[in-house]
Amino acid sequence: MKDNTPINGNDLMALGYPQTELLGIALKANKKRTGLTKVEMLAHYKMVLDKAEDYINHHVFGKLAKAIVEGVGQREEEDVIPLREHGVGYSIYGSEHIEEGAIKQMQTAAKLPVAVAGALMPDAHQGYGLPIGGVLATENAVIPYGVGVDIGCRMALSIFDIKGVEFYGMEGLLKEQLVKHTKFGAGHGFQGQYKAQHDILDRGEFNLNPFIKNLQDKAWEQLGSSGGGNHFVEWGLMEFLERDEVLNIDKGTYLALLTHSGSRGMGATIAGRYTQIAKDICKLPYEAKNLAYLDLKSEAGQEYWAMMNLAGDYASACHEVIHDKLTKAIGAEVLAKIENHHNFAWKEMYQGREVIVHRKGATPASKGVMGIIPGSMTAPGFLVRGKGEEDALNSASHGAGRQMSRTQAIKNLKAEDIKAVLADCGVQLIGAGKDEAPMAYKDIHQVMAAQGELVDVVAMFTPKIVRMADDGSRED
DNA sequence: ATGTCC
Repeated sequence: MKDNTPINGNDLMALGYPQTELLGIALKANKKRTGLTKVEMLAHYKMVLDKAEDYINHHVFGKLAKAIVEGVGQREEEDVIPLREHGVGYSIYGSEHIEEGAIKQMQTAAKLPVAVAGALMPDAHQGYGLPIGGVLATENAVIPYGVGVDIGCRMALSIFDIKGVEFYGMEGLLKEQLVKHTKFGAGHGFQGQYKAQHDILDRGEFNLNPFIKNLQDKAWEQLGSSGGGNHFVEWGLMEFLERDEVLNIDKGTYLALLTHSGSRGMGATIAGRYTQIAKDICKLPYEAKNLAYLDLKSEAGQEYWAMMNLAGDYASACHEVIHDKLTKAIGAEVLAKIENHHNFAWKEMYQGREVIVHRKGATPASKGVMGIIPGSMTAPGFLVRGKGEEDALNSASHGAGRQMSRTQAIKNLKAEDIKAVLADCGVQLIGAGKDEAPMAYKDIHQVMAAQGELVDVVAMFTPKIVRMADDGSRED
């Protein structure tokens, strides 16, 4: 009988494997396991630890054995920057909605020697380094994975001078133009005459070094594209229950365009390079290694800061291109435009001193600052105004947050059930995988209720025509 | 999130 009983980190630690990167290498050996039971595997693991030399050429354990012989994961104590015994304080909003893994990651982040304060938003879930929905203020240090892989991932909303009732006569045009002017999928961009122009491509930061210079062409190609995963471009109806003086918009329902995407391949490449540089310089204990940080005064820190800002502005430019194309295509006037990053780091004041506030999947919500918190492809999104809650480091959630992991959703959800929900909500969907189904997300109303102290709702957005990247299995 | 491990 084939025994597929999984082996996890705890099993290996019980055998004496240290909680260092050696544990990760050891777990990889389990992926090559063929026809061996868990008991047999564990017996091998024990012997590899005791006599690694004998396993150097083994087809399953060779890599692990080599790592042990080379002393990987037995780093000299003095190389490692210790975490503080007691972390700085952090507030949690809607803890009943938050998975334990995210809270553990926040606890680790709070123990960083550079940590000043933190906060966890109600849509938080486990990420790489800092949890998604995590906010962390640090002193003179930037954590590339505290910003995230998709630097400058953001929302942009255009509200048009078109009344909601007119939407139903425009559906054909809206859908056609949405398909015509947007581009989705990993690696995808525009070619030839379809490439967009924007001042961002002339920015001096592209001349900082050869690394960033090499990303300029890709940035041009992908300018105005949306990428994959949970990114979208959608038409919907924006409902103001009362007149908003600041926006100068009367009570009523308006056609609106909402977009969610980031800095595409360019930002991901910057994030990857600078987190690696940070890890080489800033060696932290195993559980904190993805929180490696750069001193802002160091050369690498200044390079990252400049490139992060460039990637943020590039992400903004991508939204601008999409909104400009579609606004022109439908010949509408824009009454108001609102936008915000939700994966970024800012220099802000906290209790009288300057700190670096990392928001990784969190909406800036300083007093009076507007932001957009999307729901799902069928659930409403909200235009909000920050209340400036210092305990939340002036932040709010960046969405509903997942209720099902991507794999769970793909495995358990049925295409006809998703279709039924879309039909019920009157939403037309172009693209998207099952992992983006409405049921894969938490109830946005509960998430909003959990952050009533952080933001006021200004208006509500109801999605009507949604485009996302095609399902991975259907991708060309 | 990203052409999914340089």
